[in-house]
Amino acid sequence: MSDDWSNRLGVLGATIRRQRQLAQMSLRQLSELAQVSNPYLSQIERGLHEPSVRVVRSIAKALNVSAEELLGDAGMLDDEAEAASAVSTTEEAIRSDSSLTDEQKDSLVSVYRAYRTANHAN
Amino acid sequence: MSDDWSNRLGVLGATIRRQRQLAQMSLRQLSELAQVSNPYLSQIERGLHEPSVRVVRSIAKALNVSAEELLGDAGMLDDEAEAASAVSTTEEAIRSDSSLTDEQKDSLVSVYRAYRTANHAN
DNA sequence: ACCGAGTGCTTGGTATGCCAAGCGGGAGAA
DNA sequence: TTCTCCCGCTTGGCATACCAAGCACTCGGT
Repeated sequence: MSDDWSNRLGVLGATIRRQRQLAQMSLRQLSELAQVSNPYLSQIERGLHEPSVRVVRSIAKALNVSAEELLGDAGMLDDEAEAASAVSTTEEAIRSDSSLTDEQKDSLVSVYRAYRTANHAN
Repeated sequence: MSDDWSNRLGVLGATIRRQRQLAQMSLRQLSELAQVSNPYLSQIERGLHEPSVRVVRSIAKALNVSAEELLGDAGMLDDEAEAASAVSTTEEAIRSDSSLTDEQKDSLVSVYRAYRTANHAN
């Protein structure tokens, strides 16, 4: 059985190919737009290579979707169950808050996590 | 100015290192937990290599954060200068976080506001 | 018929991700 | 002091990401 990761690679590739066809683009057109060689794009779409984040990002941009969507669809960002969505949501809000310094962010997040684990423990 | 991408690599590495130290882990401990060799983790933290998404994911898991957060922090997911507005987004996130008690929410928000006014007064 | 232009895929090479082994230094114990 | 253990970092090599060039096919046009 194909290991879990190959599956996700396949899904990622299929997603990209679907999006490309949805945008009525040829493989070569997209490859040029995304500044990726067409052979490599072909291999990515067939799931036989794992593209780097930079490449995924570039492809996503060319397809007018977010890299987060591509990777998320393929289940490459969130992990199984665990790690409730609430965690990243509020932590991310803190981290992307431009009105705080890095140290303050650390502090807030640290306290936040302490609360959570304390709650989870009782 | 150094290539835009190297910057993000640096941020990613710094973020990982910060999170690791926040979790009071040595580089070797994290490397074993994340199933990544310690030399490579070292290089990643110093921003001189771009890790694959599989590795980022693995590290994220070991740090109890989402891969989305790590990549997002480094600006590797979103493209346009999202700016995020963030103004009261953080408070909203805290208040709607089901994993916190009301008292904890009050406490966090209170600290958060203190930080903001302190910064604004500089 | 032959063509030219488009499609996706294969092939070889170079660059980079990633690891096992080893290095030098700092801190505590005998 | 030396011994031992842990720290982070460097090195050399194998595995994989990525590209330039070329292959095989289809479809309209002449």
